Amino acid sequence: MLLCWRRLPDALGTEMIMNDIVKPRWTRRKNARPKELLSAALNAFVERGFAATKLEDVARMAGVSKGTLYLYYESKEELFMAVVRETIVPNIAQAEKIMTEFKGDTRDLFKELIANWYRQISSVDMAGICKLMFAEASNFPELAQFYHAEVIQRSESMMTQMLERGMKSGEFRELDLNVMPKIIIAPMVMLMLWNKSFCPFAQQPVSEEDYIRAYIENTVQGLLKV
Amino acid sequence: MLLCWRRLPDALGTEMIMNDIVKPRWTRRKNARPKELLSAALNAFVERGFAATKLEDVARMAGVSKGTLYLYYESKEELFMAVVRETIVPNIAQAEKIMTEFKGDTRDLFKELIANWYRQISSVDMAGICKLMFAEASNFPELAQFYHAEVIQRSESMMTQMLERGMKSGEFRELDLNVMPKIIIAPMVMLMLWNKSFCPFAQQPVSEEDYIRAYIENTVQGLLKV
Amino acid sequence: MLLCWRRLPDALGTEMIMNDIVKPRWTRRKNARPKELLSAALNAFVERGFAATKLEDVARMAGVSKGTLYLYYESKEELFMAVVRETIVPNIAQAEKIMTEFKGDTRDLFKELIANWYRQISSVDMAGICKLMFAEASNFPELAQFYHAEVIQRSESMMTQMLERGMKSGEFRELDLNVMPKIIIAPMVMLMLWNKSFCPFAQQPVSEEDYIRAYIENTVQGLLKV
Amino acid sequence: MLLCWRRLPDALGTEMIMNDIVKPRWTRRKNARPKELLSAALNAFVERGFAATKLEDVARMAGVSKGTLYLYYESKEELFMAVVRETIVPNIAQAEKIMTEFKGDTRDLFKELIANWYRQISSVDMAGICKLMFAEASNFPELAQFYHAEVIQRSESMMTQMLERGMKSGEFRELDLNVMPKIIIAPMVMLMLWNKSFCPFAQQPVSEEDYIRAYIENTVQGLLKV
DNA sequence: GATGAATGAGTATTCATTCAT
DNA sequence: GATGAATGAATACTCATTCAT
Repeated sequence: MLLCWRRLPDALGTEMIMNDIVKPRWTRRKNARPKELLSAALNAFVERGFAATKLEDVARMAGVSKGTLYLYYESKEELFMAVVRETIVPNIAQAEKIMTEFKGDTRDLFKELIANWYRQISSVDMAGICKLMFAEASNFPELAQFYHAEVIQRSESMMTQMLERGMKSGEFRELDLNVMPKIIIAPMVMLMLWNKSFCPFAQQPVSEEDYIRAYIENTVQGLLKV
Repeated sequence: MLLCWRRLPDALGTEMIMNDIVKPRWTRRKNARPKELLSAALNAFVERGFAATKLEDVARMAGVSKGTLYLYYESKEELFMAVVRETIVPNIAQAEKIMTEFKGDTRDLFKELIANWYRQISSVDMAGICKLMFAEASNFPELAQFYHAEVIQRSESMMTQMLERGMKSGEFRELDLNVMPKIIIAPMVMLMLWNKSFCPFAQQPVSEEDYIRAYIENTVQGLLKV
Repeated sequence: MLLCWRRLPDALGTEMIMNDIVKPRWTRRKNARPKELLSAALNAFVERGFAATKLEDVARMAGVSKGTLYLYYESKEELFMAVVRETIVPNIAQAEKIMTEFKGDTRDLFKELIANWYRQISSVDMAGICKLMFAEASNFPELAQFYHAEVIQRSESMMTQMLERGMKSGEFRELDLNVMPKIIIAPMVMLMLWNKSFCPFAQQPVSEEDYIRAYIENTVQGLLKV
Repeated sequence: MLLCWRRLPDALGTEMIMNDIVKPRWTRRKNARPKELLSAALNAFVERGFAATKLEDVARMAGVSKGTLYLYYESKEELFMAVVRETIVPNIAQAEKIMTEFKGDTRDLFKELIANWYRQISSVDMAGICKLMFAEASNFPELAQFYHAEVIQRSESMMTQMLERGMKSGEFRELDLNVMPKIIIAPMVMLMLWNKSFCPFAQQPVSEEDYIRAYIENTVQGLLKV
């Protein structure tokens, strides 16, 4: 004896019966969920900052309910940390590989590194994470430590290697390796921050391509032995 | 028999009597207090961000009670805006003066501008404001607009003038003036942000003097006509 | 093509078709399961109280999933009520039988009743139920009513009969039958509560046997005609 | 220049102008508050148990807002602990004094102790605390420890002394001092619990006076040397 | 003016309950 | 039948803001 209260999707292609009541209120997505949540959370955190972000909004953006967030992350802090940790780590490694394997002029290596970085930035939202970490470093010391070690330091040491290579080969002049990596990366970091902060308030948009081209040109000339 | 709700400032003798919608957007009472309040607030906001800052802490840091803050600023937002507006505005003008009055090589003008800027940064906490604005731009669009117009744009246009001067005089090579000002300033902005964010997490501190020296050297070489 | 919402048990062959308000108040499916569920629930409720008990924990303790609980009980309240109702009811009847059938001195009847009770307490967790009901009486008035009628009142009336028997036979002195049953049972109830509450916090454990022996001795002497 | 928005109470006796708007929305009661809050909380906790009590209800019962509770107690747990700790401690000491200073028959001492206890119970809500602790002991082990040491143990050791006194003087028979104190107190504890639990569900109310009289009579006869 | 006790709207978090699998 | 992912109402707690003192 059966009591029918809703139509089941059947084996036939006639599944579209009742266009709006058919789709279930939710579906099970145990594997896909974390990625969706992290993505929504990243956007929210980047847009508003940690404290100003409401988990309810994150949930809505991810298309789930508040409670679902807590099935995957124990707290707002956990979620935030996951956002930072999961988004960035893999991306540095690839650049390091280029660094060690590159053959040719160092100035070309530099161009390659920047080009690669730019590609990476665009694929995942490293710019967002970057802005976030600058803003929240003092509120999440542990995370700042992690980010500093895993991203900043590794990026800088890559730049250091690149500069050393150029000095050794005689392409580059004598450089202060304590500060030059930071100085050289700065315009790229600023580009990321800019896009996440003041970009909407500028009258005329900045062409990223022009920016990077000019940046490379100027930096390279600055580094070369005269 | 009467409870005074708020006394309007009537510096002009023209008392503005408005029976119910009295709230003037910007009211301040005294002169000594606000400076302490703004200073405490700036520190707190820079350290934690807008949303994570508790007014109680600001009050304690300023050595007053919570209620007192409200005698001077109508809300947390007002306070935040006051912090930003009052701290920075005066400082750009001076640099603009140097720009227009300088005689000599443009490369020396550049050095002078940076040196002057560095002095300014140190005197008031421009670095703090800067970090704050990058973090909160999207939460305070109005303020971001203001900051963009009053600080970023003026700084950049100064740089633009400087670069134009150098190009005109034949010192500098052909430069893309849409992007070069941003690129050139970037390392200085990063220095400010760095000091307010990751500085505590770096093993070895960066010497600001070395940083600036190397920055100027590299940038100038990058700009010069070869 | 049809989704079955709930199959009604039709042990009688008479399928009760009710189109929308199908929910029968008390539904249970199987026989083995509920005992494990009730046992787990009892332990959890006794340990933590009703409100502080999480159904997830009950489920885990019973070795089933959260959802399974709902196949057997409609709600946490239902489960709680089932725990109370199913655990105790059978146990009083037996004592009543002893009461009516006993031959010999009333003091010996008393000893027998207590001994029997003690055995019963130990076999099922009557002590737990007892603690639970004292704690939750005001949150579950209906259940408290039930417990009062089915357990307390029946226990007391048994004691009343016992005392009357003793008075009638001349063994016991004149006793106030409104209060003496409560007074006499009190130490046994306290023993149960003690074991479920403060027992773990006592330095030296109390010997139940000594306790009961002394209790019987003292009570009997208190009751006897001098 | 003044902007009036509400009438101030003036120095005259004409304060009753505007019967309902005049009274302030709240008044400052820094010293009285804790007592009011504890009292409201005690009632709520006793009525419903810890977990089922909503702080909002406690606040309403105390005539304050939710937030006010947190000005005085850091959390629900803190509040609960304060309720237990502050209500009971003082009351045992007085009984101990009676114990040591009493002259006369031990049976009279016993009556005096019980009478005194009964008075104490009634003045503060020791019965409520007692019920609460039996229910929540396992959820608040620390507090249970405290209660056990400060109330239960002290009460029992008082009874032990009393019994020893009676045995030494030859009034009482040989008694097992490990268990008799618990047994003797049981009916009084049960009386407290009863009043807080099943009392409302009994058809005929129990006269506390009759209960205590019968209890004393029966207990004394049970203790005496025959 | 100043104070800080009191407020209550706003949020993070929990958990009984539902329902897709 | 079972499962446990998903839900969302319910609640502890916070903190900007008000206002009696």
